[in-house]
Amino acid sequence: MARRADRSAEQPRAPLSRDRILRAAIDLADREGIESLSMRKLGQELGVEAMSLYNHVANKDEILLGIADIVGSEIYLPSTRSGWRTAMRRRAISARDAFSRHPWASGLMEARIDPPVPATLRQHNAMIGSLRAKGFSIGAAAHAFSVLDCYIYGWAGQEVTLPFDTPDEVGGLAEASLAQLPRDEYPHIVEMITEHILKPGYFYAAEFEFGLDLILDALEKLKEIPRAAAGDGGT
Amino acid sequence: MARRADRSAEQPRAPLSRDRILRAAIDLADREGIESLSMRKLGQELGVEAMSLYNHVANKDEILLGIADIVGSEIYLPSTRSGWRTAMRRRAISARDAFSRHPWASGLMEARIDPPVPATLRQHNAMIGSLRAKGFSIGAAAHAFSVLDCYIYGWAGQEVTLPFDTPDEVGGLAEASLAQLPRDEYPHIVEMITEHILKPGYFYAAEFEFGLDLILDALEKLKEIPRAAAGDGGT
DNA sequence: ACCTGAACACCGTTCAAGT
DNA sequence: ACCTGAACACCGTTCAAGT
Repeated sequence: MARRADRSAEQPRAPLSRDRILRAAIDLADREGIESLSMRKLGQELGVEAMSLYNHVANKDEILLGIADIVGSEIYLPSTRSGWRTAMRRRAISARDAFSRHPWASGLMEARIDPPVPATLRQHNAMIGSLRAKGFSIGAAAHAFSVLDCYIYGWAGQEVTLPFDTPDEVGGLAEASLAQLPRDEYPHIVEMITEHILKPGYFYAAEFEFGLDLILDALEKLKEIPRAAAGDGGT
Repeated sequence: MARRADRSAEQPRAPLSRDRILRAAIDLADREGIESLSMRKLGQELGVEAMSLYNHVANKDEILLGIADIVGSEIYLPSTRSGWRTAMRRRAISARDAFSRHPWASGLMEARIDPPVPATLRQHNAMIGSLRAKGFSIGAAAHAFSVLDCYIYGWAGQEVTLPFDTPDEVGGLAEASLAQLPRDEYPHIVEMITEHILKPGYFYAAEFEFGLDLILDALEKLKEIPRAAAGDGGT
């Protein structure tokens, strides 16, 4: 049906489908932010009235859950074939990357539990599986799981507010906020920006892996601690 | 003016003010969630039309910034009079408590930078000040700051989704999600719930302090590392 | 089977009008 | 100086009507 050259973006040929709706929703959220993702705008994006969407999707919530699941599925799933440390490290960096491509996704994934996001369940299951297979007690695995996910989601939350990709942009934002800051009220923030963040050797992106390795080092020791001492609930 | 006994909740006597509006907004957000905080409902809460609010506040954004700042001011401000570790620990636990009283606040505080929340600036300034005063290099202070805040905000983000106060409620939620879970698809999650979370000795609340102490232990060593090795940017 | 127009109950915000 | 009604441009969602 009409695979002509003059087909413009406003005239979608493919029939509407759940899948096309979710892809368009991700595009829209990436481009204009999650708060701009409305049923009406999404319909417009697909060359259709908002009400047509309800033929393929129960409601907006199903769309949010769907796009959270798609992004969640982009994250590396920890495997028992590698050591726990490399598995945890790869997953953490993969998650950081996914949330950096889709800054709205971390909020959606962590907030949603009533129907939980399937990708999140797979992630959690694989994490615990990897840790258990490599000798972590059940309590130590719970600790490791909790610390790592708080760190990863916490980072993703901060990064939403820092929308830059290159070191240059970090410097630009730092200079801008420095200019607005009441300098005598926050002397230590001023020092941090001028004496550290604006220095040539600083890379914001490296901060994530530094903290990650710091936590992984600490978990290394946790693994060797016997059940009770790791706070398993055995008194 | 009419300080009578029959004064009902629907008839506020005190004149409208920025302060009264912010207090009412916090109450409403605590009671019904931040997504229910609308200008119209807030006006209703104060016995006034929504449009009256604009006489005391520029727009809804100023309200969000205002209530984020009030909650942020409830958090213990790190002092240089105690050691860095106790200062960081007290602040972290105080922040956890504040975000647990006001689950909507962490999202507001971490998301807002265009006008930054003053309380957040004070917190960051005091954190860096405490670390610097106790011998952390500027780079080590940046690392410590980043890891701690990611962990704290990450925890707060997870806790939004887990609205319970007592160990009993944790168990209840765990049982409920276990019942809904496709058990053979997520065997390790099932094990975690049945063999750990539902066991008598488990306390969810203790998990936060465990991860916090694990990070603080790691930071202890970071302090002793010389400039370059701590990733300060000096090659 | 899929799409749509009109409608409903909500939003934030502006502005002229009231006191 | 403060409050309000009406209005505007938006939301998500339902439902009867169209093809």
